[in-house]
Amino acid sequence: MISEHRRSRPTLALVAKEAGVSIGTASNILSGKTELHTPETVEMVLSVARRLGYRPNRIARSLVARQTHTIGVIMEPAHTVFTRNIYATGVMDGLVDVLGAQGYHLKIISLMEIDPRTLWAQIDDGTIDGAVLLVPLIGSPLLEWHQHTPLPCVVVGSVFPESMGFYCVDADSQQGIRKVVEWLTQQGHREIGFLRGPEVQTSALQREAAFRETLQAHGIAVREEWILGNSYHREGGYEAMRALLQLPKRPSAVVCANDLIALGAIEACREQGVSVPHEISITGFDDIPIAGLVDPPLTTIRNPIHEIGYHAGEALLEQIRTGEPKRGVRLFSGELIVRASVRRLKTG
Amino acid sequence: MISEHRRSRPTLALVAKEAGVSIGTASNILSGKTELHTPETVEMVLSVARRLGYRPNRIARSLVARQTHTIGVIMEPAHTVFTRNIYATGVMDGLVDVLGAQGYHLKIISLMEIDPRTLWAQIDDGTIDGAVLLVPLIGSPLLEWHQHTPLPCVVVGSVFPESMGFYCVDADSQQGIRKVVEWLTQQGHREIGFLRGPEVQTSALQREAAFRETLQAHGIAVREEWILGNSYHREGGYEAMRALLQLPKRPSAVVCANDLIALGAIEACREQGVSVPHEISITGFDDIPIAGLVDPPLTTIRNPIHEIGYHAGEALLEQIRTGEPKRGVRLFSGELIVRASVRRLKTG
DNA sequence: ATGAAAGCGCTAACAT
DNA sequence: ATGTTAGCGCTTTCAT
Repeated sequence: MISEHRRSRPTLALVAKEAGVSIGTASNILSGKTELHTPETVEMVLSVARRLGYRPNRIARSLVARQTHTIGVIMEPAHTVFTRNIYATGVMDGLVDVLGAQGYHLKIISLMEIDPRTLWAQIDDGTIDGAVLLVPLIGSPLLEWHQHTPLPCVVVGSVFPESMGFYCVDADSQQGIRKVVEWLTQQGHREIGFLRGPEVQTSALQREAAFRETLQAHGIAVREEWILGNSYHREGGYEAMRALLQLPKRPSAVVCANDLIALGAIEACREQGVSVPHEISITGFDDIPIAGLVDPPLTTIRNPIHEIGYHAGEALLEQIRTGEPKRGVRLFSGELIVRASVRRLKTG
Repeated sequence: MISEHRRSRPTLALVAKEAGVSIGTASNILSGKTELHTPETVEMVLSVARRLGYRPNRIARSLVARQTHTIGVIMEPAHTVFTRNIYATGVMDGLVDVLGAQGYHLKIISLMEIDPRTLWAQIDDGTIDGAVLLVPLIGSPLLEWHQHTPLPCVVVGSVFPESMGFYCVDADSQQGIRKVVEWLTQQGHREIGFLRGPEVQTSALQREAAFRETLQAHGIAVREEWILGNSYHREGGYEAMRALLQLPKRPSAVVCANDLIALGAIEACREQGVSVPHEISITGFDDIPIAGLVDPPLTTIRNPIHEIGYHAGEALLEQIRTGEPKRGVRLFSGELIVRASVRRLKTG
């Protein structure tokens, strides 16, 4: 016997030998090209493979095929935490749904530190066929993607100018904020403040811009001192609201760039003895699971996050299949969820 | 020129050629074994690699090294949904933290349908060095792991008898339930019901068993009609509580197998006009983010989920490194979080 | 219908 | 110190 049976998994060569056929024949049959061979050979090879518990080595297959059937999900250091990132988990769900159905797997590439020297070697190392950039931040080295790797990619949760060459999928911040603001005006509010998200997130910038535009479109003056905050977290909302409440003149309603901010804002109000929505109305954005359960339940925008992830996955697969890069923006509109955190003002 | 410059990524051979050294030399230098060569050669190779934008192909490397630096996270079909699975996301966070720091990546293997014929080929295909079985269910084909693959693995979120050969990491259900029940008895409760989780989850079984044991240990009779339910979801808790409230004689307190059940139970009470905790006390388990925000805030057990994931990752890496399979059980105890959903009964 | 052989990009053992 | 070579397990021509 020339090669000793090692304790390792059976290889194609072993199966071929045991079945008394060549490696090429075994390969064909085991990868489904059974029509090339006689039924007897097919049956023979298949049964030997079964008996030996043969499982094809995808690594070897990938080396020659130059594709891995794996998609990378790239997260910036700040986003690493799934637990606190409902957006990320929702998108992941959508991705798993499409990609899983198509035989693709997900690889989580969570950048611990973003060192431009090793970054691209980490990402484009031959182990993924494409990537989803999960909420890349403004100024991130990830945005130099196309200069460093030809790998197909899709941006989710951030929206960049088309000139950067990405295909971006996200919730429609502008439309969402417009819906919220218009609802407030319909409820008689004309003194409206805004609690911002972090300036490194495109969505935060877009939400603020949409807020300003909508006010102006309705002939309402934007009061700069009522626009504050710079975080998507609860603590940020809390701090911003505290600052707002110090002001000599308060708005009658406050639009928050997301639900967590709104939660923090409500907390600040409670602490200061300011009743929501009696003395001040508050709105959120995202409709996270808690939104309907807090006191008062939050009026907010519900975004189709799962659908966003699903569509991003489809778009990525399309690029991988066709080899054609795709660019542009695809926005998904959300739905206004009216709850009790906004009070109807008596007009006149 | 013999081989044409293809538009593909530079390979080691190209770098070697351009640098005027052999492929072996280039390999050594680019994988850090610089001490084997003269500083000039090293510098030469490194600079060529940089100029060409060379990135090593991990697939090729993995083929020869037989290791991929990737860990599979295996989820049963039912668990696929991250959004609804706070446990899973928490564990993932812990895993990402350890594994990322050690240069390992995570591959999500979300079993769409669990077909025993293709299952092992899907999992043990050479693309992962080990696996985390995320809350495998009782009766799952995954439990035949050791008969089908030699891959190191760790079970998280379920606890199986040691005879099955797994290393299991989870929250200590028994201790947690005991703490809750003892807290209730300290508050004067002696008529206590239990809302169960699904019977396919080991944790659900263990929580129920712990409930029964603790009651008995305190000389309290277990009333079977007060033990009902079979789901970890809110709807399950709602239904079970509705059924419980129909009973002619109600307990003064109800222990729920997790927080979602408790939330559903509170909802059912509210609907039936039964005040919590005034007429009936309710406890949860897990301390999910909403737990402290609902009305009334939930008395519950907070488990160190992140730590569980972290430890599971460490244990897996250890097995991969040493090659020694590990078995046994590692339980992490939770902390009783006292909030307002339990009322102190007047004794006597 | 089947077999032989080249090679995917890399590492490691062995020569020189 | 550097070069040469034999694989890793598979797919894919190209002969036969």
